[in-house]
Amino acid sequence: MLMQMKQGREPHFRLIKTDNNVRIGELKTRLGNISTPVFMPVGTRGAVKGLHPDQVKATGAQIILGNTYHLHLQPGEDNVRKLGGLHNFTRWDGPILTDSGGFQVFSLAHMRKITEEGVTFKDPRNGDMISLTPEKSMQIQIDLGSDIIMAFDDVVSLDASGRDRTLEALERTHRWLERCIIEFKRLTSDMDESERPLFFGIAQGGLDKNLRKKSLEFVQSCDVDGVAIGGLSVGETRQEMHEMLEYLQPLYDPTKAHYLMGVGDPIDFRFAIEHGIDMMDCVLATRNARHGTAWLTGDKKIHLTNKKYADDDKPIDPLCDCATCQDGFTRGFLRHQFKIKESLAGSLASIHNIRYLNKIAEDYRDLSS
RNA sequence: GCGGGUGUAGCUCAGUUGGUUAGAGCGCCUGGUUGUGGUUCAGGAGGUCGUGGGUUCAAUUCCCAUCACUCGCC
Repeated sequence: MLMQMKQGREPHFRLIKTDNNVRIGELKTRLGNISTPVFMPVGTRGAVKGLHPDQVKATGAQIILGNTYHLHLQPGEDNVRKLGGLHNFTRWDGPILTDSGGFQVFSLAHMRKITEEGVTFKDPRNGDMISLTPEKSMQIQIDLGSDIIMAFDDVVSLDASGRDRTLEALERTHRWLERCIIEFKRLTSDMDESERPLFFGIAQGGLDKNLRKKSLEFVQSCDVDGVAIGGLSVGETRQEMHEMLEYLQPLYDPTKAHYLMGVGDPIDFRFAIEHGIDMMDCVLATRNARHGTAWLTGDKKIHLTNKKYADDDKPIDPLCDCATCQDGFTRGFLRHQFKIKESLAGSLASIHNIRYLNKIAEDYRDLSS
């Protein structure tokens, strides 16, 4: 036991079965076990937009995301902690994974400056200079009460403008990972193994296969509970992303959870699961839903705002078992609510889209029985 | 009854000192969105410039009449 503690953590991921390259497993967190493959709805500011936690749970969701960047800026981790931590604050009693803020600094913050120490950027609300470092990100996520803490990484755009910074960002991400681990261990040193949150490292490398391999191997050699693939779905083509997932599939450490960050179009979701990915999150389900786009059996999509649905008395998807479809809300009603900008429309469509992805994940998990 | 004002896209209005395919916002139609800048982004359709005359090479613009709406006064 002592030896094991010295060498590294107890494995928190249990692989139950493999079917071709689909992995059916279980991730053990301090708030219960998560069956994988799993889709994780995004609740950036502490709530899946427009939904009561009971509604999120009813879609089959086992875990949701929160965000270090957003919650740090508003209302601040001290405020959250005073109100009992993220779970008590948000009334979501299942596991919560927090993103580290690395991606948000990359995608949202203007006027950012990246140095070896960390990142400084302006608070978009009031122009205050904010700084985020690997250590600071760990502290915030611990203060929030996250159950799965993500490493603070340096993300690079994969459109034409950003590809020449890939190597620099990768090496910095690795150095930051080591700092994250030291700080994470310091902050959790007094916690019992069953009480401590999990920690995931993030592999980068852009579209360079050698760098990707190197990064994955480095992250997997570190003391992490799971390995995440970052830096995809950030401007590259679908084919480029799929090629990379194909390439990475045999390289993962099978004893750890594999998390593909930010991917969740149904087609990509299936592709990733069939290439060894266990966990995914994506804003598409809820963002599309709020804008009136819903997924249908067969991975098709419909725009509920289209005129042709005005007198359509069918549910979004007649084959769907989500609460929205089962409770008889028609396309015609949803179109009307979208047209008058009633937020109920986005909520009902979000329930449907989240359920759509959860159902896909469930179908893969059923391969185990 | 007298006097003033306004009639331009479905709506609210710009504009043209007379000159190619008359604009905006909203609405409407269609599409985008992949570790969420919640009211988003992009594209598109849509107008006999109230109606009828006149002047002019040319009128949505100037003139006359007329209709509608509106304000004020007897």
